[in-house]
Amino acid sequence: MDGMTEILLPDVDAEIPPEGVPIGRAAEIFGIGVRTLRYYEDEGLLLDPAPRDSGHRRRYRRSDLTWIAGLLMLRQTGMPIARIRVMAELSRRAGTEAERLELLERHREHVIEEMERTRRHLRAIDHKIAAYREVVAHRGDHEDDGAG
Amino acid sequence: MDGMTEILLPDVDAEIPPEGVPIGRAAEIFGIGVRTLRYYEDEGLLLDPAPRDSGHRRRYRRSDLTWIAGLLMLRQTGMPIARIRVMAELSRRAGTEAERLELLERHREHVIEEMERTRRHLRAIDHKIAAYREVVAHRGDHEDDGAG
DNA sequence: CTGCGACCTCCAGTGCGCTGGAGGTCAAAT
DNA sequence: ATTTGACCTCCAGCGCACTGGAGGTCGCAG
Repeated sequence: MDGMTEILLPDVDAEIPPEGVPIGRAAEIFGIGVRTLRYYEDEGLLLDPAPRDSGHRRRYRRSDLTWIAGLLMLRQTGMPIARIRVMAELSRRAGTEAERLELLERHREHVIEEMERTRRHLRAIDHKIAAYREVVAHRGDHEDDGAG
Repeated sequence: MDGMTEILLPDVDAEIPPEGVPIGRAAEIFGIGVRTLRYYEDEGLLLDPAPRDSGHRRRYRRSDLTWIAGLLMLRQTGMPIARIRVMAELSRRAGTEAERLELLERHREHVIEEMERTRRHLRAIDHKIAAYREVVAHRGDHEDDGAG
């Protein structure tokens, strides 16, 4: 949601040793803050608290990162924390696949609706831009209405 | 941003008498709360405070509603209040068309980027859904990874 | 002429998603 | 041996966009 975040695990894959990466590196991979990662853990969005090394520092292994990539995808398509927590809770128990599926399908519908609305708005914005380009090119022909 | 809001002025057009509509009707037209409308006014997002009738109740005329439709479009595509305020301030002064245009163009780029990211995420979500449908259909074949 | 509902102002509170600061541990680098 | 920097926990604070409540006015219906 900040414009710079992209989720690409395959690319980064090789750089993840089997003993895992520290939180700073994980944050860097996802383009988010370390505090956000800890926050997600506190909020129960991970399947389990991230595993720790000798001096209880977090070490994220590939499976942890994969899960986080998934939750960020939900997050960045607008799913609220609370619902992601529900997803995590379901994912801890076997036999909840149908519920998880339904949650995802609902979310999918929501995202599509949002995207369609955005597309419509974008077209209107394009019209406004075109109108302004007119005005700016040979200035002072007509007045346009509506915000913008 | 609540899923139910749609902006359609043309449709509703006929029902707006020249003396304007009260805030409740305006809120209904846009599918937002009356408080939100007052809030936008307080925050300086309108060109001017909405004109009042005899007993200083707000009466929104067509031009007021058109502006609000525009600002809601910006809002619903994620433009923050502060930037919409800037747009409103510019729109009060003539000769600021170039700045308004630039603001809109920047916003357009931002919206497009967001939409492209969403589209990518959506595709991933679709894959997840497909995987879950498999599992749910003939249950217990394989485990999928990633949140969801 | 009394009630009712929609409206008014002013100011405080809420929900969400982080984000910051204090105070401390640990492992490697000088 | 000390310093540095990334990490830790705990708890408080922040920014944004509303949202709610108190206390009051207005105009019409009964």
